[in-house]
Amino acid sequence: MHSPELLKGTLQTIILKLLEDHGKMYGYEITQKVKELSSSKILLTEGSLYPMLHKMVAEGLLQTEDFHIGKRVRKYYKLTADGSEAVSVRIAEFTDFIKTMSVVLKLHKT
Amino acid sequence: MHSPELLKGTLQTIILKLLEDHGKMYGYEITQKVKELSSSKILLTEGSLYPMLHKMVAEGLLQTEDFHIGKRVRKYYKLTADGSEAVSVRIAEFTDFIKTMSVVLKLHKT
DNA sequence: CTTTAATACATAGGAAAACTATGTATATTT
DNA sequence: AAATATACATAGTTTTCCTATGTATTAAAG
Repeated sequence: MHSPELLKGTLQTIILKLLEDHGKMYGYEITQKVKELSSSKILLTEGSLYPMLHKMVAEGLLQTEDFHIGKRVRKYYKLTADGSEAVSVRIAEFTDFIKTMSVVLKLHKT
Repeated sequence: MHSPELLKGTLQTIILKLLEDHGKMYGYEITQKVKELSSSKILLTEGSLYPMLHKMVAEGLLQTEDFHIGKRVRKYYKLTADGSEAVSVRIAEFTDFIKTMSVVLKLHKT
């Protein structure tokens, strides 16, 4: 990962967006999808992801469903109604933040 | 401020860029400039800014110069050679991060 | 003229987010 | 059979930024 500090505050947004696009996903699947989409620039560690998923369940943004695959339990996460609402809000916040930073840092449009 | 978490990891970049553009600035001036440039969306508190400035001095990115304005000491900050080099690196990191996030969040270009 | 607001620096203490390290266990590939 | 990939989880730490507080000067408002 380039600079991990920048990821702060965006992990929830990433998770919400992925679940909106894919319906339901399990933890390991999320780490792989993020790695794939980011060309290995964002490498979510399990130590970051699982605590965040648990937190988002506690906050009512996500709900879980357990599937038994052979002897292993796979825990799928999907958006709640609150989670669905949160997606667009978080993305709007992020794009707004980028706009503000572009002005402050005087970035020319790519 | 919209969502303070997003600011994490960008404060150093903001400070470096402002000092590159303005030569030298003092703490209070930085808070006001950031407020102005961001249309009051980024409100740096002194509790965030001063510890970060001190840290950046300790890291060798900034150096200080004291000016006596009446009875008050005003502490100006400016870039060191290392600080000057860091500016473009940090900005490149940030734009790269935006690109990555745009793919992950499937943002269309504004 | 005096009180309030703005200017200006600083630190202590705490919360949040993400990391490293570790642990457990199953499934697949070599 | 061993090594790697899959899959979940938590404890402890670091970093970053915040709130709250403190001190003090200068300018504006009443």
